[in-house]
Amino acid sequence: MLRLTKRSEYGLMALAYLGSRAAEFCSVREMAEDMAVPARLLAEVLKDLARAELINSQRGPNGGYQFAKDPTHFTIFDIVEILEGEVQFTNCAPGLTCTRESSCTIHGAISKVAEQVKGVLDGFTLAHLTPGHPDHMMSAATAAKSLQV
Amino acid sequence: MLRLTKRSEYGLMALAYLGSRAAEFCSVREMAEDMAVPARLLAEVLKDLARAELINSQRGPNGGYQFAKDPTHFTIFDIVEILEGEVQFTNCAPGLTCTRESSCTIHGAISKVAEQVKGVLDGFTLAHLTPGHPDHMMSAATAAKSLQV
DNA sequence: TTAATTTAGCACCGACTTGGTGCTTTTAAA
DNA sequence: TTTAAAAGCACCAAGTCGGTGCTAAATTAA
Ligand code: SF4
Ligand code: SF4
Repeated sequence: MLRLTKRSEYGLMALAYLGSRAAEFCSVREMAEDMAVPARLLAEVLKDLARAELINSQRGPNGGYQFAKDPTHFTIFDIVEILEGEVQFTNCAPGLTCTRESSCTIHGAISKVAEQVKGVLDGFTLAHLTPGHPDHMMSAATAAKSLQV
Repeated sequence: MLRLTKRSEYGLMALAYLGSRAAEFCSVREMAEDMAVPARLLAEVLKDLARAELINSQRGPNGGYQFAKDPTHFTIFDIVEILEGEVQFTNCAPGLTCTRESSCTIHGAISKVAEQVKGVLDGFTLAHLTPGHPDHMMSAATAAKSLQV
């Protein structure tokens, strides 16, 4: 539980993939094959990322997707929001769903938690995911870039 | 998305409630009424917390639930794990579901994120949620208007 | 022009999860 | 014995998630 969706996972993988390929246009078919993920679903995800203008799309033969100018400063938080909708740790945030916010004794702490979780997601950028980039984090043992919370 | 479930939310609220009531046994009906949450569901949650021995249960008239000795050092992470099952930020953790962990370029960063998110949840204890406790975190909105019992 | 390749849009489905309820049994106090 | 309460367990409706089908539009190559 408290799991990232496949959409986010595939999206992050795709962005890392495109980042390491720099300028070229890559088709969904090519990417899906290399990444070993379902092509149709990856396509949906890439459409969303293109709509959000993180990547450029090009139709027709030799078309595909390409990194936009420099999206490496986008954070994991941004990607998750684009692909899963607004990140709401509880139902109290926009005051809509919860009717007992005024008397809730845990609201204070909970919103602190939510804030920090968002902080974590915002502390990682695409640069951290992109192989070849100086900030890339390879498997388990990597210099800990601690967050500031 | 990336939302806490109601089970966790109700569980945390219930624990905060019990914490501020110290020694007494409180029945589900009483708690549900004061907290304005569905009684039957709250009951299910409390059962789980009792099974995990964070709270004591007592059947029969004047029975109910009560804080166990001193669970204030339990963290939000613990509660969420009890009520939602193991917290898995992605599917790679126990090596079961994911078949491409070896070639995954984002695995390093993603597991760092997961680790830090868990760290956040582990950084808050029941003490932070319990009104009256010196470590309690009040929200601006709730300052004076805590539920009276 | 025509055909092929590729993204865009959008609806849809099956499986699982979540929030919530019903009902019966057990425990314990009055 | 009656009554208040938790324990256990099954069940349901609605939503989410992973994934697919299908058609249309754009671009390139012949
Ligand atoms: S944490 Fe409190 S204020 Fe927020 S949704 Fe839950 S009950 Fe409402
Ligand atoms: S992050 Fe990589 S290793 Fe982990 S589940 Fe996703 S693809 Fe597998």
